[in-house]
Formats: sequence, structure tokens, C-alpha cells
Amino acid sequence: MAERLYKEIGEKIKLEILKSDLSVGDKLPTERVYAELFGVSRTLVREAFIMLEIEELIEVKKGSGSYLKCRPMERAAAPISDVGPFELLQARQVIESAVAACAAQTITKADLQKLQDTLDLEEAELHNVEKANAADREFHLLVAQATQNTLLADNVLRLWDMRDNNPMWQQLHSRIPESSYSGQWLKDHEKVLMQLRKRDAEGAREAMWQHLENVKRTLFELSDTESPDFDGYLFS
Amino acid sequence: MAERLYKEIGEKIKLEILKSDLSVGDKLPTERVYAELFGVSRTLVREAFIMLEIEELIEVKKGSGSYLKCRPMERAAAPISDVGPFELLQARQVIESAVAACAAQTITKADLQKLQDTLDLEEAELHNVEKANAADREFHLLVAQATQNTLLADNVLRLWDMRDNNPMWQQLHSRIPESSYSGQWLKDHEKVLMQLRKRDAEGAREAMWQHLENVKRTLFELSDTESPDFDGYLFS
DNA sequence: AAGATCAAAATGGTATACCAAAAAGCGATG
DNA sequence: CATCGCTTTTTGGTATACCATTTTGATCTT
Repeated sequence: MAERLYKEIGEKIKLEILKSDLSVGDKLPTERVYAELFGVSRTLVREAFIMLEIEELIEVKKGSGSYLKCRPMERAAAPISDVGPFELLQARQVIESAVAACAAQTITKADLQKLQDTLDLEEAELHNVEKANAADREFHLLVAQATQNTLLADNVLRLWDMRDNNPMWQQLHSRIPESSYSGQWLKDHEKVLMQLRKRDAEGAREAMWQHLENVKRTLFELSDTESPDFDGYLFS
Repeated sequence: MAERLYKEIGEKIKLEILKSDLSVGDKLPTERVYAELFGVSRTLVREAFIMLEIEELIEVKKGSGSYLKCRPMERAAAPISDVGPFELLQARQVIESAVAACAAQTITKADLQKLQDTLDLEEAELHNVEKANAADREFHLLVAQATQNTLLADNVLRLWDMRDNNPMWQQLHSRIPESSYSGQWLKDHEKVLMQLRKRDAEGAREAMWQHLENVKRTLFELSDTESPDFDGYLFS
């Protein structure tokens, strides 16, 4: 119970919302009501409301009240921390290869140019890990954006950031030999871009799949030879 | 300026963080400092801190202080509400077809049985919209779970719930003729299951793709004939 | 001089009081 | 009877005051 109290209150409110069958758009009880209901001050309820507002669950209107924006999903917001790097990579492989295939059919000349620029940057900054990694991210993001579909771009970005935030990954990442990063991965990216240029959906799918297959392999060899910390963590 | 003030303060704080070169892990100025700096009460700063905490930018420790968790990026937390139903369906089509192909190679007998049960249920409850819809959701979720990859299942579920929470969809959904729902979609589901049984990746991909293509078509005809509210909202 | 102990200061946590905008009630007026 | 406009009430917005925990550091002990 040493947790931040407003979160607790927020969860309680979510439950109350689920119990009382409110529909989207309905006005929910006022801050004061919840305050008395839970026996806490209005300040806390207010903080909880801010949390719900940021989660886009409710909308608060000054002088009027707070309104339900969408029903809380039972599925709690992504327990994303404890998935292994390989499960993550598999997900990326499945999704990004499909995304690449889709992008091949919708990509614009401007998008192609941006991709080329990013690859040039990646090549120029091969020895600067930070910048190379940033260019890597940019490449994958641009491919996703080439689908012209916000949600697909969102999902790809989401998976990437999940990788960056994963402590396990960071540990692995620091050990990736520069040679793999540059030599193989850059070539992979170039192959993907080539298929996109040809607007060959199957080719793009294959190229992206192979790229992530290579990443998986690099990581596997790494974790195999250098560190036994990842047992039971490696596969789906 | 009729906006919620805490958000404004939050953005100001982000800027201050960027100006003062703080590193990850460093201790931030206290709430009181920011309060005086901006000439507002600590309450507001506190609310802003809560916002930053939810965005996983900082970490607050009772009695000690607040600490920088990661540098403020562009990091847009997905304005997911205002995507049209068709953009959503396209995303599902791309992702779920790939997921189905993956599932075909990893699915277990138990998963196949669950899928069969769900389809039986769907058939039995054809005239109960609520239950049929629930069975529909269950089917797509089970396919995703058959990949044995939590993240893929998560993403599929996420997209589905996005659909359910979309007011535009709810409006459309209420108008879907029972015939389409049952006649076509159930058959689609059966085709997908058949391909999964054969463990035919390409077949499963095709079947799932076609299914969502059919859903798109149904929705398109619906929005075309009955309501002009969706102009400019239809495509990616 | 090194360590332990305890007091005081710093800092986030919570509650209360008052302010301002919006909505609701209500009466005068056409 | 409808409607305009004022007053009252409701409701979120902001500020202040006080509490609990953690940190800090000074003093005492060995």
C-alpha cells in the first residue's frame, strides 16, 4: 500500500464504472461523490480523474462534469516489461513483414526518397552506435508510415519502443558486434528498399522477414556464447 | 487558454528539463521550486508531475524527490480515438492475416478444439447479436493466441477493442444485417479454421485476408447506402 | 576518528477552503 | 405559452495548510 494512492483510487473508479452500467457519453458521478464514497479527499479523486483522462477513458468539462469517453477494457494496459527479446522479435517479424508487403503497394516517391536518405545516414554513421540505432528506428518507422495507415505505423513504433525499454535488450544490444550491425543489417535494409522500389509486395515481405531473421540469429549467437542469463527467456 | 492547466504546466516542465541538461536518473527540482518558478500553486505542479509520471518520463519517490526516468522525446502517446473504421479494418487485415499464417505453423490440437467450439457457439447464437459478437471476438483472439506469442495476441486484441470503443463503428455495427453477419462471416471463419487444420500458412493468410475483405465490403455498402456521415472517413 | 543515534529539515502526500465557469431553476415579459 | 434574462446551484479549478516519510547532518559515544 506504499503505492501512489491516486492510482488505487483510479482503479477503484474503473471498477465502479464497470459495475454501474454507464454508456459512452454518459455523465459520471462527480468528484465529490467519489470522494465521499471512498472516504478520501476530493484532491485524490481529482488526481485519479486526471489519470483516467490521460488514459482517454473520460473527458472532464469545467463547471459541467466528467463524461465517459470509452469503456474501460478489462485488458490492463500492456504488461510489456517481461516479454523476452525473442518473443518481441518474432512479433516484429510477423507484423513488419506484412506491413512491408502492404507498404510496397502504397508507398510514394517522397517516402522512397526519405528511406534512401535514412539509409545514407545509417551508412555514414556506422561507427556511431547511437546515431546508427536512431537511423535504424527511423527506417522501420518510415516503412510502416509508407502504408499510409496510422495504426500500422503506431503498432510498429510501439513494438520498437518496447524493445528499447526492455532491460534485457539493452544488455544484449551493448554486445552486438559492430560488424553485424553495419555489414549485415544495412545490406538487409537496402534489400527491403529495393523491393519497395519495385513495388513488389512478396519481395518486400520476404526481405523484411529475412532481415529480422538475421537479427534474431545475431542475438541468438550472442546470448548463446556470452551469457547464460537468458535461459527460458529466449523463445516465445 | 481554456485548456486544462496542468497540461500546460506539464509541457513547460518538459521544456525546462530539455533546457537544463539533466541526465536520466538525476533528481529534478522539487514541486515547490517549479511552483514558484511558474507562479502557480504546488497542486498544479503536482498534477503536472502525475501526468509526466504516467507518461513514464519521471518517477516520484515519497519523501525523497522526483527523478528523470527517460528523456522527453516526441513520444506521442497514440491519439487512437479518431481513426476511421476502414483504417482500422485495413490494419487488422494486414496484421491478422500475417498472424494467421504464423498460427498455422504453431497451433496445437487444443487450440484447434477451442476454435471449433467457438465456431459451434457462434453458429448456435447466430440470432443473438451480443453473443455472436462475443464469439466473433473470441475466434480472432484464439487465432492470435495460437501463435503462442503474447505480443501478437495483445496487438490483435488491442485492435479489436479499439473497434468496439469507436463510436463510428458502433453506429455502423447496429446496422449490419443479420444475414451478412451469420451467412458470410461464419463461413469465412470456417475457412480459416480449415486452413489452420491443414497447417497451411499461405492458405490461412489468404482466408483471413479474404474474411476481412468481406467485412470491409459489407461495411462499405452499408455506409454507402444508408448514411453519408462517413465521408472522408472511409479510407486510410 | 569512526560509528551510532536522534533531531531537524526537505519533500512528497493528503485534506480543506475558496474561486470561477457552466448549468439549472425560475420568474418576468412578450 | 414560449422565451429571454437573472439568480441560484452545481461542478470542476486553484490555492493554502498541514501530515508522513525520507533524507541529512550534527552530536554523542566508543
